Amino acid sequence: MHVVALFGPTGVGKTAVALALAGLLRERGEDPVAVSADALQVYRGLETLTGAATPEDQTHLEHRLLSFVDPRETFSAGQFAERAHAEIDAALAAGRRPIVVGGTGLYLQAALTDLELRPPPDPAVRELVQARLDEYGAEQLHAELAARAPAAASAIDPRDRTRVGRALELLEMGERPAPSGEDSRLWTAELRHPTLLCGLTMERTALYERIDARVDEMLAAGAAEEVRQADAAGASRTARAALGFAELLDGDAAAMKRRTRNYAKRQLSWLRRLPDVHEIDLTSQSAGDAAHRVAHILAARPGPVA
RNA sequence: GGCGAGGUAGCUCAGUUGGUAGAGCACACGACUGAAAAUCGUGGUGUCGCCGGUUCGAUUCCGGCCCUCGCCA
Repeated sequence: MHVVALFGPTGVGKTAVALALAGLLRERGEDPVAVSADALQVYRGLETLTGAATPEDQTHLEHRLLSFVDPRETFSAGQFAERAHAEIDAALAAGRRPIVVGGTGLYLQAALTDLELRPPPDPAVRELVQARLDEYGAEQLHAELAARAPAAASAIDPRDRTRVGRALELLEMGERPAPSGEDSRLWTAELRHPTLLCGLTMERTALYERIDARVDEMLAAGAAEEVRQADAAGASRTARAALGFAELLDGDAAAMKRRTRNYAKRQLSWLRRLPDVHEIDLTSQSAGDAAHRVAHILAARPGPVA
């Protein structure tokens, strides 16, 4: 049985398509289950801010990997990969159709492939490297990286704080930094299961309008209060990375909209590089139409039963 | 009506001792291996408000006009 993956930018209406698709699949006697591939919807208590499937949505389609992390905890792609693999494998083993729904490119990739990630960070080492980044800046540390691991350094921009820090952290842990440059063909690596990959898109102007409207809806639904509570409870660095977290603490909804639009654009970049993706444009097509389209493609290639 | 400040990129502004201009943001495109809603890269021709004068050359100096804001009438 194929895994179905629905990938698209925030605001395009992924959940609506997933729900409609689930209805169609049930008519064919299937038992679908959604597996979220989203880096922020994993947090409990930020459901409104992150636009997670609502309890009402979930009565129509079971969603896995939502709201299962305490917002005071940090979370990572590596942890996600394990959970996602377990969920997808369990669904297939039970004869259910997994619908991977997501917006986080790296998490989608982690869910569908074996990333062979480098070892997780040692908290003490990370703290040390972080302090040195603050003191000397990324470019200085990149120079050090270049001296110690030229190949890794050449694949990283000297101003890229996050990657310079991570590479140095791996060195300090006695590990080889990932030579990320030559591995960009990772998507050609085998998927863990036969997968129908659908990319949901929308004409840019329409998408941006939807995003602006959606942020207003989130505010009306209490997103600012959610953020205040998470802030007071001591949200982790990774939870605070949610779009709108800092902005809503500042009462700056316009900034949240702007950053969300920027993010949607990056997601579309990620979507375009996915191999063998079936693009479905939702600009002038309903979620129901799109779901029919997905179901149709799926029927054309039933694939081996898991 | 008088005085003052200002009119430069979609927005906020900088600048040009006269040689046709540049930042941030927006926007576009891209990268992405345990922080990824993160982090980062590349991309800037715009009647420099309008008309005229001086000049080899004016966005820059001079004059007039228009518009905006503030204060005073």
